[in-house]
Amino acid sequence: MKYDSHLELTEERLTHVSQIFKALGDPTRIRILHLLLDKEYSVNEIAEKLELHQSTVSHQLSSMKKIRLVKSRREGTTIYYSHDDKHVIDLLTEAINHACHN
Amino acid sequence: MKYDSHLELTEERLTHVSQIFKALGDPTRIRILHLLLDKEYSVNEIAEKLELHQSTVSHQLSSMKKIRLVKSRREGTTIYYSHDDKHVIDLLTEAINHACHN
DNA sequence: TGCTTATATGCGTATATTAGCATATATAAA
DNA sequence: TTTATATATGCTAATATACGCATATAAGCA
Repeated sequence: MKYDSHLELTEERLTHVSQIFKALGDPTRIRILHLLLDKEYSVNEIAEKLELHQSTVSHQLSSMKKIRLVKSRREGTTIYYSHDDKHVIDLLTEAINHACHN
Repeated sequence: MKYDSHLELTEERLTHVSQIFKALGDPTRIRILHLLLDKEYSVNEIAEKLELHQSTVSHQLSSMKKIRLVKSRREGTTIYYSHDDKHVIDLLTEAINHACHN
């Protein structure tokens, strides 16, 4: 895929792009998204796997859902989260990949 | 280029990746990096082009230099900055590109 | 040396962020 | 309806961040 090198950086695009990067700029959210690479997990599963408090996970999922980085699905009392923005996942995996080959 | 999908997210990598994204998660820094896509600029040139205070630009350049997103070159009293991490530039242009095709 | 220009930086302030506690809400089951 | 489980959320404290003012530093030149 080719990119236009110099697309205009409008106010709207700037806001959007910085919002995405800001969301990715936190270790807890990165760990959550990284876990969700494979498959969906419930809030409690995420909390257990990553050794985080339930409320912390819920807060972060909520903030990521607000900007559509993740989506949720209810099954009884359990809510399963999965990622919802393939492009953001690509940015994340590329960054991790790069960090791994340093 | 192919990516390993599930490289281990060590503490060190996590710190590094979140640091990069955090740096990209600010509109002012994005504008500066975006300006630097083309070519190097002095601190004052950046401040003028982006209508920012000199100290603001200097602070942000300093923070980005600390994590090697930009580098500087002195010419007399003038200091020219340019980007110093092609991969980060790629992440940024991809994100902007994506925002442009929304 | 003294003056000018360019950049860096210490400090204070306003604001944002993160996380955790306590509690609210929602669903299911008894 | 009561109870249990899963998740969400209001509030707060601790911390981090961004910015701008004032000033320091650095280089060049008269």
